[in-house]
Amino acid sequence: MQEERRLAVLRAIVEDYVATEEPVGSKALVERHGLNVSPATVRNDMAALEDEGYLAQPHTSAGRVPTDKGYRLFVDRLTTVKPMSGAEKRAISTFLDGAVDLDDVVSRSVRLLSQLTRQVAVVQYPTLSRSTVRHVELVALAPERLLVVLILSTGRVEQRVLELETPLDETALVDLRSLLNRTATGESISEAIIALGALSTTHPGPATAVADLLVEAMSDHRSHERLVVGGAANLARYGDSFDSAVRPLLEALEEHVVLLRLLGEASQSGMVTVRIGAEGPVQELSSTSVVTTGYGPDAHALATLGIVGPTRMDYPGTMAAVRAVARYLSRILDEG
Amino acid sequence: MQEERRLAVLRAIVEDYVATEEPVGSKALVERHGLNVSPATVRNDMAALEDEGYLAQPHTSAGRVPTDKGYRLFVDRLTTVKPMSGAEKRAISTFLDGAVDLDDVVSRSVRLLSQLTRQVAVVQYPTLSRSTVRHVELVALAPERLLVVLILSTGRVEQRVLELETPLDETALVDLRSLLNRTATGESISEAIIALGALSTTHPGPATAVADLLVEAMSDHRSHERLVVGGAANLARYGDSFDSAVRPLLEALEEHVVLLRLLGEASQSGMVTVRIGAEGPVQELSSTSVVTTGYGPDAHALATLGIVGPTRMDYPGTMAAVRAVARYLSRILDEG
DNA sequence: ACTTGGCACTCGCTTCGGTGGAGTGCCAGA
DNA sequence: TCTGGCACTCCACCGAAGCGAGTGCCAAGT
Repeated sequence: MQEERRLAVLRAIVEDYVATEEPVGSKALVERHGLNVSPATVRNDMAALEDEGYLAQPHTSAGRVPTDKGYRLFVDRLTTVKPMSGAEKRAISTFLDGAVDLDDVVSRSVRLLSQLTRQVAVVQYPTLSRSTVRHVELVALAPERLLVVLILSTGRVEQRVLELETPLDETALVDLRSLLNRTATGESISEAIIALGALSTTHPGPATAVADLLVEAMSDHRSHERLVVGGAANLARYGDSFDSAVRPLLEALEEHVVLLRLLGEASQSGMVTVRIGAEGPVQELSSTSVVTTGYGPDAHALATLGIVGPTRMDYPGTMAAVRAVARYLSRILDEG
Repeated sequence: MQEERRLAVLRAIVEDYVATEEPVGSKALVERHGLNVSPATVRNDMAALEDEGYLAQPHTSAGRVPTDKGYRLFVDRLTTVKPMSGAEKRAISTFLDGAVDLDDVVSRSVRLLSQLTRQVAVVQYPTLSRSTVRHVELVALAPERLLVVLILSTGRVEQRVLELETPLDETALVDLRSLLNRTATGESISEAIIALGALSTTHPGPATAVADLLVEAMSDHRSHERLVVGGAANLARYGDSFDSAVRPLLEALEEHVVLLRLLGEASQSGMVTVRIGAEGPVQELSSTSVVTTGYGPDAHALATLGIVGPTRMDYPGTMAAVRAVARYLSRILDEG
């Protein structure tokens, strides 16, 4: 069937272009890939693919280059997920198993991912919303200054300092601590927010102040989710198209709000999402693609992780790496 | 005196080169600056300065460019520290006064500094060594799992989880907490390390385990000092000399160990240190300069902050900005 | 002892025309 | 529907030429 061969041609063009970074012509194509047809035939197919918007010519009489639409078709229909090699798998697990705490796990993941893909990696800290409250601790820094420490099941610790209007003696502190823990410990974040909010009517005074602070800390940090970025040195490989591509990307990498929008909602754990060029939400980044996936201890995604790179990238390899890292990361969080 | 004019010529060349990024010639020099001499005179001076190693020619019959040695002389003898304008001062203080906690203060400082200098900014978290132990808190996560929280006077909180060999009941926990606080609270980090170490002989069992963990946390995090980097987007302005300059810099920015070496020891608070080109400890960064200063609540520097940029930079402006930010930051830490 | 104007010279940067070659589109034949 | 052939297009590369900014040096002036 011709349709089938056309797709093969598209796939070959994408692969060659990604490898060589140069527009690919009909002759080189039939040589490098085992297409059993003549260059002329390929030319016809290429013309057709161009009409349909999958390819583009930089100039008349130059080779063809995939368009965003072409890449899209490629990842949707032409990509066979290639599993990581045994050696790679082993490398991943030994690299990640050495981690000592949550921060370490995340920072190792970022480094690993950026090295595997040779791309800029982004890992979001596990979201709070799915986690539960493990403990609330109060420490009197001074008679009227209270340190409030919130410990969550993911191992995250949030801390705030509260200025009290009236001093709190030791027994009152013990009572308050116990009240708060009875109210919040073991509850999910959202339940805890509700339960703590209710305290303001039943227990006026300092309890309300502390509860409000805890609520604020929980809701605040749900949106202010933390990210870690790594592998920016890989941007140096862009070489050409510099001010147009790298600068906005570097800016986006520092604006965590933008990055969060870029990562998008965590897709289901296990599914890898690819957003190509202008499909993304950030205009300036129309020549970059984003490959993400959700990860987390259970089937529901806790957070997102992924990479950002040029639209011209090795999608199969990148997708495999992203998926593999997410998988190992999930497993480690599960054990921890 | 000719000597005096020569320095004026050097200063003029540095200023022009920084502004234009192009080798500067004799004619343009006398025009732009009010030197009351002829181009020929300037040429003689330039030749002399070149003999002494302060200037260099990219090619025969091109303008002159300052060498590292030239910049050094410029910074040491020709820079008049220009104070920030009133508007700038106000901008700095309003920007930093909005901070809510230590993390926020640091991240705002980084952003501010990178915007003021249009350079990559690096801010080190206040070092632990000068801080004292404010409180040690123990939380039983499970009968045999203990969360150890260490609260320091700077507001930093370190947390570790300890697996116990034998379960610890509630009263033992209370005793242990009180013992540890009697031992460590109020002491400086180094004193606390000694005092806690002594516990292992007087109080065997769980107390020793916890004390060891605390000691480890303290010494560990003294070297593993945290850094925040910002303004990497400014690297996009490098334009030329890309792979040679930006790539190693991006790499260094992710290797916090390298960055710490780059910042060097905190100089005395108030003194701005400038390291030009190859004077720095990192070979790959021989075409970048580092401008740093110490900051901290008292006269002794607590930590270092600064910027990294091309040797061709506006030293007076950069130094003024670094100093101003350090100063405001110190004041804020003092109040907090 | 410096400074200055003049002058010849150097050399990088730009422009321009020419050429080679990869690649295309199309057509006629299998 | 595929293939070989052919004319055409146009980018990338090359070398020559001209321009111009800048230099070094020298002889004269202050």
